[in-house]
Amino acid sequence: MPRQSRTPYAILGCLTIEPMTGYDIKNFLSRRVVHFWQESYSQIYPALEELVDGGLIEGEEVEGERGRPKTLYRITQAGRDRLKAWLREPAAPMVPRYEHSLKLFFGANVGPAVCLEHLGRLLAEAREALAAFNAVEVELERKADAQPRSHAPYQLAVLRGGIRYFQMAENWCLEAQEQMARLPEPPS
Amino acid sequence: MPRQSRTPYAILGCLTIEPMTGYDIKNFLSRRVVHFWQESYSQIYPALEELVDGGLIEGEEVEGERGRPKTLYRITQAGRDRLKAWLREPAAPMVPRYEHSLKLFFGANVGPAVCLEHLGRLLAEAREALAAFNAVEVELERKADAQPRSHAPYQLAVLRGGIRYFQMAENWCLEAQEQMARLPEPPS
DNA sequence: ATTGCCATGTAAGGGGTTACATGATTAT
DNA sequence: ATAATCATGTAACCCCTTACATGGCAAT
Repeated sequence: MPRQSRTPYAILGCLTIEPMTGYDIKNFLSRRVVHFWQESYSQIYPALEELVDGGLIEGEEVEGERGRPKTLYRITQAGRDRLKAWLREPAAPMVPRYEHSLKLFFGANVGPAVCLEHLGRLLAEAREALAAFNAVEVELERKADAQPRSHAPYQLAVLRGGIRYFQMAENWCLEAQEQMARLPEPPS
Repeated sequence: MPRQSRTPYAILGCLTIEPMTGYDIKNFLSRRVVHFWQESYSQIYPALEELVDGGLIEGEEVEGERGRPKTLYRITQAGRDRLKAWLREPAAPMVPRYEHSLKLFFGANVGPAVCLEHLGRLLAEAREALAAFNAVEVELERKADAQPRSHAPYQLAVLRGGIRYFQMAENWCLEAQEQMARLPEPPS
């Protein structure tokens, strides 16, 4: 039996924040949660249907801002209970698949110049992520102080993990670049 | 078209270090590379067959230490060329799926006590990993200094990334635990 | 005009996980 | 005896990604 999909739980979680459309859910994950979780429409929409069938969420047809109808989903009590049960379980260990690391690990085959390029790309990504996160942090800190029972302090903790992660990545990239720069090119 | 499997490249990479059996490859990945790459036997053995068919590796029947025969695979020139081409390509961005983070992010639904448990498990994992990595680092540093053209300096760079990662994780866990400890329990 | 955002999906198909299977040897 | 290591696989099946499809509205 393959591992259970966690898409439904990600959706249930989002809907404890506020009612959302499928589009909203994707957007929320992409904007706030990108660095640790992603879903695509082709997972979200079928999952929404199944959650409705299971009575864990309910869909309501509403008018969008531009007259077009859309389906707003909200979580039911049964959905909350199911989510809570899952949240209490230990997280499944994640199977790591860092392609960057794999390529660097075998970098002796292609030499330091290629590795420096990889590190340059990683560095740029880390800095980009940091710029985005730092803006959100201030906002979440305010909310977390004002409403300690809200989602804010939990979101803040995770966001800080992301910030730490990319700070670490930035430092490591710089250090690894220095180290690589001192290595000899292999004979072509 | 789904993403191409990277299992064959992971295997090719291993075989640039030395000839290995399928079992050796799994072992090498589990011992040295666990923190950033994993493969299972059900991926390795079929992939080995395909790589042989493609002329990228060659299998040789040899006597194991205990008389039982085993197949030792070695990479061919064509295999090296293919690997190098892949190593030069930019790494595919990885789709993050940190279940731990997802559970903490929605932690408001279950309260700080549950989150503290999650963080405790994460912390223990990080410390365990660090203990294992620190032992390897010293050994790799020696090798990297002695043989700058070997795999050692590249492996060391990646290993240090792993060490940094788990140090960061350790610090973040402690910080997050402090923060969580100050939060009110939700009404049950 | 054209780009971008809102909004919701379906189809195809490989990738990867879990479970199952086997069996000899060595160490405790 | 029993557990651990060596050694090699197969079967089933879900998960997830990629590609495709549609169309209105707003802004430049």
